[in-house]
Amino acid sequence: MQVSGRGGDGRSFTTTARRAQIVRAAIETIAEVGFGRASFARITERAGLSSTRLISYHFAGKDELIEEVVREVTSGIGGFVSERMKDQSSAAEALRAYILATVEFVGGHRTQMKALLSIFLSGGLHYDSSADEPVTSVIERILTEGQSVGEFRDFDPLVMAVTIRRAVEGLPFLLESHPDLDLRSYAQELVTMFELATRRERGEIG
Amino acid sequence: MQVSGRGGDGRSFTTTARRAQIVRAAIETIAEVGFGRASFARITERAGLSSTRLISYHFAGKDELIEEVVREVTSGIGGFVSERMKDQSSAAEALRAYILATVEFVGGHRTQMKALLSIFLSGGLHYDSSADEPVTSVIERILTEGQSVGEFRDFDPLVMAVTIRRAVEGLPFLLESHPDLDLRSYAQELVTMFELATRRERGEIG
Amino acid sequence: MQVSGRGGDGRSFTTTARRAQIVRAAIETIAEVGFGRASFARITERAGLSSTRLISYHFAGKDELIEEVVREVTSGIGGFVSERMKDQSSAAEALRAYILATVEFVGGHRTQMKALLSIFLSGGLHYDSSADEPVTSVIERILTEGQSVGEFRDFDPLVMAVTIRRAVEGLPFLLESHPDLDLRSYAQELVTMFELATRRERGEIG
Amino acid sequence: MQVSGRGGDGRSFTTTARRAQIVRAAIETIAEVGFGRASFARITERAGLSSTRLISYHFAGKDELIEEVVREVTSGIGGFVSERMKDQSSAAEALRAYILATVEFVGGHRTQMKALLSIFLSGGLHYDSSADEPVTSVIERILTEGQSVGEFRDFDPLVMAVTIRRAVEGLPFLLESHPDLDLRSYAQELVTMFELATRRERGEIG
DNA sequence: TATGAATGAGCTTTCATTCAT
DNA sequence: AATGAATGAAAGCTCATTCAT
Repeated sequence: MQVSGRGGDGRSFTTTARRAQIVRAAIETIAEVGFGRASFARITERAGLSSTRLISYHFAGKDELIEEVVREVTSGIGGFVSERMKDQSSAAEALRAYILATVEFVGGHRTQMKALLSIFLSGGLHYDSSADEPVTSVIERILTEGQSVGEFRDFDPLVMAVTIRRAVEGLPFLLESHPDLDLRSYAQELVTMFELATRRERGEIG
Repeated sequence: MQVSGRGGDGRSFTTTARRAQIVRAAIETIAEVGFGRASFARITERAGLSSTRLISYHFAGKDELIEEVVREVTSGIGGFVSERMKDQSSAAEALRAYILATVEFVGGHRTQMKALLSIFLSGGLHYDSSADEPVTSVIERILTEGQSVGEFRDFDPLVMAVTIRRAVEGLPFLLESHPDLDLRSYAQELVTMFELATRRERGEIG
Repeated sequence: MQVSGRGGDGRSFTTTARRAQIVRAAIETIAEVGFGRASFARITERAGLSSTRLISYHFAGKDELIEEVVREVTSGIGGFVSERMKDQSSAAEALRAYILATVEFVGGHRTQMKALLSIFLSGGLHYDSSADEPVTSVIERILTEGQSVGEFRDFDPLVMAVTIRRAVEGLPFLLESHPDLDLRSYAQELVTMFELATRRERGEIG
Repeated sequence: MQVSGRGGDGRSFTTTARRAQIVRAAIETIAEVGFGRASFARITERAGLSSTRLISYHFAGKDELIEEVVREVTSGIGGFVSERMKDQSSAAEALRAYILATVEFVGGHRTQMKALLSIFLSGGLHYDSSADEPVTSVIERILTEGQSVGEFRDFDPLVMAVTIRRAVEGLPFLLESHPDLDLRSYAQELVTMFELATRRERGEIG
């Protein structure tokens, strides 16, 4: 029997904590200086580690670290948003919940979101879309369903989904140039905007 | 007296051509491998130059080269779009013209747009917003004007402008995952979407 | 009193087995990737150990591990060959037995021999000749004796011994480029070759 | 027109000289500490360069440097030996010339030969045999020809060729343990040895 | 106008080893 | 007997830039 405890992934608590610490420092560093300048040295410095060697010890390579960063952030937002979307009684309400939840999360996790965007847009992850598509797909599914039950007008779900996603995820950059932006009203603006853009028009034949 | 001629900026034609060649190669390189991996070496290789020395010779540093890239792309799109927007008789038509023109330009200059986005979102340019804001401001001005003359409903012009801009400029990445996307219908989708999102609602008091 | 048993060297059976396992993995690794690339990490991987720490635990350092590898291989071949050489009634027969036995052993232990050669020729062992000379000396002694009793012609025993040894030990590399080589006929070729090269010539005065 | 002169390979004289200097230092370093420990740092130190960067500048990578080292040494010995072998009137004389010439060259270029052997036996070169085989082939061809004209007895040319080659090329290591070895007599021993081993036996039917 | 040559700083990764259970 | 965690040093390589024509 082992002295130190293990989690379900076979990692010791110490290792898990260390990895989390490094991932956290990596996220902050990437958000601050950009993916391209986020070296092991800078991450080490921010995390207060003894040497970059510690990162190499806990992660197979830079790729694994970055993947972990992406996983951390996406799972965070994914869990939060999907929790808010369940139990919605209509597509319109689901869409509204999606927008409100995402803006809330993004607003509360600006650093994480900046890091995520920096990684994707720097080509830091071998963009296989496998990590990107699922999110868009969720919105697409709502939109398609809303159309089939007559809630939404006839539009291209892909285009609408991508537009919504962009509006919501670009928030960290907007906050950069407008730090005083009121998140609540920002979210409400988006909700209204996309309700108008998606709803079946009056007089339209469902 | 110099043998070779000079342009208005005091540069010889040879120098101007060389700079243009390098800028072009830089754009292609950034679009392909991302800003973070677009080193002088890779740009040199693509441009077929003898050594990276030539870049250092013609540009004060990497910053100047990147600024030139940004200037090149933004002036291109700016000229094209503003040409299409003048002589529009209403804010709604101006917005429509903006969207159609931008999508058309972006669709025809995917490489340039990808490069531009990669630069901005990698923090490659010391984001002073000075190069970013103007574009958004143009849209904002149209939106504000549309509101003041009663064409548009009451929304936050900044939020709307940013959303429009994102929808339109993210196109190169969407094309990456959906190469068969029909640009014409994509533009039309956006036009409809934002017409619905901006127009004064029936029964609303102007 | 200890629960686990001890061998004559004061090591427990478990330790002995572990050391043997590590030595085996080291031999295979060296043979495959060459001495220069045979790191603790690679040996660990091949042995299926939990970490490189286990090697450090069982061996004082890399040097001790390599010495053990050399000892393992040389004692193996030494025992096999000397067993075959005893009870030979003449120097010529002893030489013949040496060649046949060595080729047989080398052919059956290609991995071990490749590892051994890689170590020696990479300067992996602080070449004090102490491990090298004995083998050559055995051959030299046979040759000298053969000369003194008139079986062999007059040649330099050192040169002949070195040549024989090289012919026989380079076999693993030859097998690499000629995997179909027939070992029996290879050995016979060498036997004939060195019989002709060593025997007293007809008409020569003994 | 260029100011600095060029050789036929398109390299400037300065570059050619630098590359040669680095190759020379690499050879010496490898011979002294072994391929596995011959780092850029050590080569730099021996060559008296300002930094390891200079090696990276002149060679695409370590592989290219090593290839150059191998090329340098093999072309040296190849040219010397083939010069000595031409105009030999019989296979026996050609073989004799080969042995004498090779021993002479090896004896006079011990450092180079040690380096070469260390590289090959460390697996430093992706052993495609393409650099190895040609040399052996030359000997094989002589042997085969000697057999076909009845000079040599019936043996396996491959086995004989490999044995000869090993005897001759292992010399640097023998010199290590026996620095006083007389090269002339060493060469003569080999010549005699392989004459006896190859010649058609008296009474044998040609 | 262009170039060859050189360079210091920084990068990620691998090395054998050690500390503390 | 074994292990988890950590580590300093060194590795090869790439970066933008500079010196000197």
